[in-house]
Amino acid sequence: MDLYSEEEYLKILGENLKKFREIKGFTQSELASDLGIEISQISRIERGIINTSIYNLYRISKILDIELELLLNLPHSID
Amino acid sequence: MDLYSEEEYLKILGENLKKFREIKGFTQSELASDLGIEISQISRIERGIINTSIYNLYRISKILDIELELLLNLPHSID
DNA sequence: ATAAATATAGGCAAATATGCCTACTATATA
DNA sequence: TATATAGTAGGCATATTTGCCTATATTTAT
Repeated sequence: MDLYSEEEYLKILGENLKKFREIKGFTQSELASDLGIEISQISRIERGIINTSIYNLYRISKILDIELELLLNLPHSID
Repeated sequence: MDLYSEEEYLKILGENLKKFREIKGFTQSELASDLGIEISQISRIERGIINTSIYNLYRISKILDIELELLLNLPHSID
């Protein structure tokens, strides 16, 4: 079994979030406001700086109206 | 759109983890040791006490050799 | 019933995430 | 140019998670 490093994983997650947020037409500010969290946190998640909690990601998926799996999907398997 | 509260969501997540951990034949201690985290954290996650990070859950899914979605699956939709 | 293994509970310090704030950069548009 | 919008960056205080530890409860097996 092989794993992405935390750094790699958070980078990919952030890129996914940015992609779907833009597809759904949200600014970071709008998403943060709907979630009731800080815009700086959205920025940090998208840049892969922080390892945010599962409940934040669950709520993000609900706000963006996408499956949570889409945020967690990795570009390719490394197993 | 309706959301599970943090309390409800973490409860369900913890129950899912406990179920699949036992199906896969891991004790909390073994899982913690494979992950390199504390057994007390596994206990807290399973009891829904803490809102753990996405990278922890990603690694748990890899150790248990299950899809991450299985841990995040909710028993029914409330949308 | 007893012993062993497993899980729960909680205190405490350290690490990390978050909220709040200001400043800076980049981009688009008038 | 300059004005507005969006995103990045980072400092600092607070909140939460995590690691380490000890103790207790629960389950399983003998």
